[in-house]
Amino acid sequence: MAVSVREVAQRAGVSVGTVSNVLNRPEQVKAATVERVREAIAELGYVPNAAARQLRAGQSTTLALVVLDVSNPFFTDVARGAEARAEEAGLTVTLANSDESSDRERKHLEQFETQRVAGVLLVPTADAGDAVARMREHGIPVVLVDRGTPDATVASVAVDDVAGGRMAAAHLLESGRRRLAFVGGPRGIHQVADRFEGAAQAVEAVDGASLTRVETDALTLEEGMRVGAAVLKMVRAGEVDAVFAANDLLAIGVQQALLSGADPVAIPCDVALVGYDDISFAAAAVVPISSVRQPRRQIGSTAVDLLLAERDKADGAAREHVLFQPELVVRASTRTP
Amino acid sequence: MAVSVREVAQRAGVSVGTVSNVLNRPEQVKAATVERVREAIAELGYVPNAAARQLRAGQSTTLALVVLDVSNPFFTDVARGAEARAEEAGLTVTLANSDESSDRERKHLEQFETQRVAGVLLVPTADAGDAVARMREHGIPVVLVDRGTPDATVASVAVDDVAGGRMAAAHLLESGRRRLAFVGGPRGIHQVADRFEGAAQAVEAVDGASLTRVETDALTLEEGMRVGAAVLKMVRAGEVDAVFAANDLLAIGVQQALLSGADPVAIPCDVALVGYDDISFAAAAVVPISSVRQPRRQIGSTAVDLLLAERDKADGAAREHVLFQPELVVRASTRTP
DNA sequence: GCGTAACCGTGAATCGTTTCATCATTGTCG
DNA sequence: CGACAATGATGAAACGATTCACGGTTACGC
Repeated sequence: MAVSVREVAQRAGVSVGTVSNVLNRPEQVKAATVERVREAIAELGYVPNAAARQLRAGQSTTLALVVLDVSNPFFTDVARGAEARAEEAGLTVTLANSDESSDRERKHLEQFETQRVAGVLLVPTADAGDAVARMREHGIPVVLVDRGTPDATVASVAVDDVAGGRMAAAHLLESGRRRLAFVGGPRGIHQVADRFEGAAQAVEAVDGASLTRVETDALTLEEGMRVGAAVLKMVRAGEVDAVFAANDLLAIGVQQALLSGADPVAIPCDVALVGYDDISFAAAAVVPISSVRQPRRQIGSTAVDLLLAERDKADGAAREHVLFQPELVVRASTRTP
Repeated sequence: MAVSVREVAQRAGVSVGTVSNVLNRPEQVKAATVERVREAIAELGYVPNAAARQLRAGQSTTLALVVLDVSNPFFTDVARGAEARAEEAGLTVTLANSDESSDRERKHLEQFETQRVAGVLLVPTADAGDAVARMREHGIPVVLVDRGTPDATVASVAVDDVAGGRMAAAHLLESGRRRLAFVGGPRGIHQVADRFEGAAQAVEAVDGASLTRVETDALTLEEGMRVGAAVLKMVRAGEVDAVFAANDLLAIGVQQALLSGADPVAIPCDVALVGYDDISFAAAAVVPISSVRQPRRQIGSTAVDLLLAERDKADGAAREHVLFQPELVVRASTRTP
């Protein structure tokens, strides 16, 4: 069934070693021989067996990227950045989805460990510590993505979410808003916690400004629409004049809830709205949503860079921590009327 | 560095064969021995080497799913359905993205072939024929997804896109519209062609109804917004009173273009709008968009089922072709005022 | 014509796991 | 007590590619 080097060698009248050489260092083989072997390969439809190759090599040329949610455009963009950079280095990226469950995350990591992947790019769930330590012990390089740790033993690339939160809130405060609401959750997710923290800092610095917290169960469009109803009431009651959502999916959901009722409130007149991530849907919303932009593809490509650096690093050596600064993109949803 | 069965065997004072038996058929090994081996495994932190295992087994327990666009929620949902079903069968799914390029598609397929994957679920690009034939020749089962072929040699699971297109257009016609526009492209994509075909059939059946075609370069939000400007002019000019978009991303983009100008037209009063796929963003749009729903997860799970069936099928045996019927979900964007 | 170096090819060993024929041990029964 | 099963454990072969020390040719200069 399967064609192996042996058959190719026989057909071309050379040894298996030579076939391997043709495949891997053709410059060391006489042109005529290369030709003959190539022909045999084509005639037999030979396809190298990656498992055998990898067994010999000791590790694969695959990188794993584990994200919290494949449906979130933010992560697919990070993945694209990683893929592009990995391809340049001759590596392949496989994408896995933890769905924010540390259980699924652990399963994927174990799976990847058996595959002896060249490294793991991990957007960690709340309690990924043990799993990461284990990887490291077994000699698999790990880079944490979208999570800045002060931990010197693991490299990381992230965006300063506290700064991002501060930025978003400050922007709302500067345009005269005082009664802010933060929409996001669950609290366990550090991105959410950091963005809230930043917003809180900005609010504290301004006299008479307040920050109400509206909790969600997930960072999805649906959750945004659900809590949007509550936000709508608060706006009507005059308790809130600006909303900062922990990500764009939530922001879009909240906007729908605010606009789609029989008697909608006006954005930005009655209430301003800021999101986070700057996914393409944000710019395309009815009232285009101001958002905090993260260099998504760059996050992915940098993560791969760190991973490559990791490979030739002594065990005790300090790890690099790259922290990108986010950028506020102002759109109609916060433009002062 | 790497711990192998050999070391585990030595530590536990048994042979390598026994370690393997503990791993794969523990019921054939005395309880006390199992215990001892398990301890050794834990102490040494042994992790089986998937490459070696696979080399021996001859093929992997991984399924490949190649989609046209990972960022499209439709495909991520199909993927989830496939993953769930595959997990039940003890298989893993890896996701790859062709970005509608048959070149990237080919590369991925070659890659998967070297990996000797257990099978490939393929959402094919326009000219995937050769690549598929090649896979089949090499004994790798293939199931085409989202593409109904009359081809008896390849199994497929798809949704009746012609019926879906007919359904969408008929719905618009029934609610009194006569000047329809079809937004979609490029023509090469068969889903687009089929949906248009269905719409054309419905329009032909009604006296005085017309169908204008508005071409796009891709099925994305951005393209929708771009051509939306043209659609807006046509609506203003009274040339169009209903739009059928080839997918929801386009529909959402078109809606933004129609609503966000200084002097927006009214949906559904001035123009009705139908999309395709029923992604969650469709229901969450400002004016919730009517859409043709496909059983996404079921498509994925059925594809896996067909693949499993494929494995124990004679080469000449006929392949199954599952064709799901889509379902129209009516929302505000087409409700008669 | 000979020595040498450069160039090509060879083939056996190796990677880690599974499988399977075979051996060893224990227990059972007549 | 001996024959026979049943049960556990063994160890060598095999999977397919790569590597590397080594052997055979060729070409060249003297």
